[in-house]
Amino acid sequence: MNQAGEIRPGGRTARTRAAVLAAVIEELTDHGWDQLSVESVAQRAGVHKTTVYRRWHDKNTLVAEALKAAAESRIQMPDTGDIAQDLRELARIVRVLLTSREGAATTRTLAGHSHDAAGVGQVLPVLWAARLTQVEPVVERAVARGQLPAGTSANDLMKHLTAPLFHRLLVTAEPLTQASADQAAAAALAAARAGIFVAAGPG
Amino acid sequence: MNQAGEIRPGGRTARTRAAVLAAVIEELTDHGWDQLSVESVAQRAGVHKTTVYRRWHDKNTLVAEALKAAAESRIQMPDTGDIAQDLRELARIVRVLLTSREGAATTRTLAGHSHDAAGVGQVLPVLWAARLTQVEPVVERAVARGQLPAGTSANDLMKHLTAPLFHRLLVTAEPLTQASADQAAAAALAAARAGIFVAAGPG
Amino acid sequence: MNQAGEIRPGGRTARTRAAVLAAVIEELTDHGWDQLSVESVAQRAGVHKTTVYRRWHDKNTLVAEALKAAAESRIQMPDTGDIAQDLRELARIVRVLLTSREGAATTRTLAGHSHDAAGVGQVLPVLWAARLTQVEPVVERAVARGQLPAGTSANDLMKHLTAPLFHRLLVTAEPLTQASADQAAAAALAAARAGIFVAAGPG
Amino acid sequence: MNQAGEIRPGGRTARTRAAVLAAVIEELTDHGWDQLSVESVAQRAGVHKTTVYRRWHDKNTLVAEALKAAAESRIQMPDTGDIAQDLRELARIVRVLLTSREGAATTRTLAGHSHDAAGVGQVLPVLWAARLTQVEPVVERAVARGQLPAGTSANDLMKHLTAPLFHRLLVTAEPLTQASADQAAAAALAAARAGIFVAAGPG
DNA sequence: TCATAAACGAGACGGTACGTCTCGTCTTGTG
DNA sequence: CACAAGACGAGACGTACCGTCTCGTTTATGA
Repeated sequence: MNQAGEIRPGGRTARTRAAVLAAVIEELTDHGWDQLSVESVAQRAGVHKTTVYRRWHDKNTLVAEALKAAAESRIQMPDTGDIAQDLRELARIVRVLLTSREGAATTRTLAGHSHDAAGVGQVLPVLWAARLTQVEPVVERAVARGQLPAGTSANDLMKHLTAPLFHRLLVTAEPLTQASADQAAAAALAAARAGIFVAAGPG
Repeated sequence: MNQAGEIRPGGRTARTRAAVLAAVIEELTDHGWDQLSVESVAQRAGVHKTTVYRRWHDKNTLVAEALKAAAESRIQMPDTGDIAQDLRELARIVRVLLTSREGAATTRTLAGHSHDAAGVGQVLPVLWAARLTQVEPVVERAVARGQLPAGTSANDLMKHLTAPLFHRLLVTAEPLTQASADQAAAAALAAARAGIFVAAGPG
Repeated sequence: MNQAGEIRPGGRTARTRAAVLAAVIEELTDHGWDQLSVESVAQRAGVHKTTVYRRWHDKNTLVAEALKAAAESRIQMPDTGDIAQDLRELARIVRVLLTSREGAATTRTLAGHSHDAAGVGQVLPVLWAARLTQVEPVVERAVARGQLPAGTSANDLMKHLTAPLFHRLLVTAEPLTQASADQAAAAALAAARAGIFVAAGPG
Repeated sequence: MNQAGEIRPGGRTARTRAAVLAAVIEELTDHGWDQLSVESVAQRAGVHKTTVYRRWHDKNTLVAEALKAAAESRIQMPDTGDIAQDLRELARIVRVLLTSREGAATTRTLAGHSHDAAGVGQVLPVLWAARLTQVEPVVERAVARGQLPAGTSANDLMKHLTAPLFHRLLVTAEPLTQASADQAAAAALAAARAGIFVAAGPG
C-alpha cells in the first residue's frame, strides 16, 4: 500500500503517515466523503499535497487505508457468565461506536462504497472478519454453559445482533437509543435460542 | 422541489422530467454517486445540461428527487394466512429488491448520504415511513389470528426483518442468498413470538 | 430595420418600440455593452423578451437601431457672425454631448464596434454624415465673410474640431474640460486659416 | 498583475505567459472582444483553460495585460531637423500602426472599454503616458531650433496630431489614407505655430 | 560524522466536473 | 388562433478538485 514508508520506517516518515491518516478520519467526520479533498487533508495534517499523493495513489486508496487503520481498535469482549447480559453489553458497545461522530461518518463512508472494486470497498470484508473472530469465544462459552443450542453460529448471531443498529444508522436515520440496542440484543437472543442460527448457515 | 414542472404539467415538461429522473437512476446503477455527472445524466436523458440545472438546483437535489420517485413503487403485500410464510415472502421480496443492480446502487447511495442535511439525506425518513405503513396490516392480521402477541409493533418487526439483509449489502458485502432472507424472516418471527416487539418501542 | 413597427405606426406598437429603444440606451448608459442583456432591456421596457426578439433580430441590431434613434437629435447651430466664436460654441456643444453619461456610453459603444460588418458598425457613417451636413452652412458663411479661405472643407474642419474631444474620451480617458474644448476650437481655426482644409480633401 | 509568474520568472512559466498574451492579441485581431473566449485563447496558446484562469482572474484582466504588453513596443522617433517633416513622419507612423489589423483591433477594444473601472480601462492612461514621454524630445528640439514657440506643450501637440487619425478609425470609420495623416500633421503644426499649445494646458 | 539517497515543500499544469449566465429558438396553454 | 409566458439547446464563464510533473530543500540512515 505504501511504497516509501516501509523503507524508512522511523522518524518523519512514520510521523507523517500517522498525521495524514488521522487527518483523513477527522475530515471524513467533519465533512464527509464528498467534501473531503486531498488538499484539505494535507493541510490539516500539516503536510504538503504532494506528500500525500506520493504515498497514496489516490483519494480512494488514502481513505481506505485510513479506515482500515481506524478500525484496528480491539473491542473488550464481555464475559459475565450470562449470555443475555453478554449480548446486551455487546450491543451497547456497538451502539456507542456507531453513535460517535467519527464512527457514524466512517460507517456511512464504508456503506456507501461497499461495492467499489478498489479502495474503500476492499476494506469491509477484512474489517468484519476481524470483528467476528473476537466474538466467537463468547458464543462458545454460552454453548458450553447450555445457554445456547449446540452448533449456534457466532457469525450469524453477531450479524443479527448488530444489524438493527446499522439499520437505524444507515437506513432509517433514526437515533440509536440504548433501548434500541437492548431490543436488538433481546431479539438476537430469542432467535438464537429458537435455533435459528444452528447448523449450516445461509452462506 | 421542482419550480417549473408544476406550472406546465403536460407535454414536454413532464416528459423531460421523467427522462431525467430515469437517467439518474441508470447512471447511479452503472457508475455510482461519485462517477455520476450532471452532464452524463443530461446526455443519457437526451436533454441539455442547462435544462437539468434549471429544474434541479444541484446534483444532490437531483439525485434525491430521482431516488424518491424510484421508491414510489408499491410492494405487493403477502397474505397467506400464516405469519411465518408472510414474513418469509416479505424477506424474499426485499431480497430481490436489494439484489437488483438498481436497488443495490440506490440503497448504497442512500446509506452513504443518510446524514446529509439537504438533498439525499432528506429522502430516507419519508421513504421508510411509506414502506412501514404498507406492512402494518400484515402484522395486524397475524395478531388477530393469534399468531403473534397482542401489541406487537409492525414497525419494529419490519425493521428487524429487513435489517440483516441491508447488513449484508452495506456492511459485510456478502451475497444476499435466499437462505439468508429465510433466516432473517425466521429470526424476526422468533423474536416477535418471544414478545420482544411488544409495547412501547425503543423510540 | 423594423419590419412591424412601420406597418402600424400608431398605438401600442409605436409605444413599445419607443420604450424598448429608450431602455436600450439606459441599459447601455448604466452597464455598458458587455453587461447589456436583452432580457434586462425587455424588463426595463416593461415588455416580454419574446417581443423584443420578434422585432429586432438580435442584440446587435437592437442596439444599432437604438443608437440611430438616439442620435437623431438636431444640434442648434451657432451663428454669431464670428467664425472663431462659432467654432468655440460648436466645440462646447460637442463637449456637453460627450460628457453626458448617456453620450459617453453610446460613443464608446459605437467606437468599440466601428468595424463590425453588421449592426452597430453600420450606424456610424450614416450618423456622421448627418452631423456634417448641419455644419456646412456655418463654414460657408465664414468663407462668405472672408474669415476663412475659399474652398475650405466643412467636413475636414469639423472632424479636426471634434477629433481632440473624442480622443480625450476614447483614447486617453482624460476629463473633457471646457478649456480642452476651447483649445480644440482654436487649433481647428488656426489650421483652417492656414489653408490646411482647402481643396481636394484627404479622401 | 500576475501572482505566480514573478516567483518563477524562468522556463515554462514565462513561456506560457508569453504564448497566452500573444494568443489574446491574435484572437482579438481575428474575432474582436465580443467573440474572444478564454477557451479559444487557451487553445491557440497550446495551454489549458485552467492555466489561463490561474494566472489571470478573468477575461477582462487577461486582455488588459495582453494589451499592455503589446503596447510596449517603442516607436522610432524621427529627427530630421525640420519639425514639419518630423510631425509628418510621426503621423505616418501612427497611421501604419492604426491601419494594421492588429493595431485597429486593439485600439477599438481599448476605446470600447475606456471607462471600465477594472481591467482594460486601466490600461489606457499608462499606455498613453509612455507614448507621450517619447515625443517630448522632438518638440524640445524644434523649440530650440526656433521652429516652434517657446513653451509649446509636447503633450497637447501630440494629441492634436494623432486625434484626427483615431477619429477616422473609431468615429467615422473612414479609411486612413496617407493624405489624411499628412493633413493631420499639417493642421497640428499650424496650430502649434499659432501658439495654441503654449503655456498652461487645458488640464 | 558526514555523504547520499529518500522524503518533503512549493507550485505550475492538464484535465474533468461543477453550477451560473446569457443568447436566440421553440413549445404550450390561455384569452 | 395569436401571443405571453417560459422551457429549451447551445455554449462561455469562472471555480474547485484531482492527480502529475518539475525543481530545490530538508532529513534520516549507514559507511
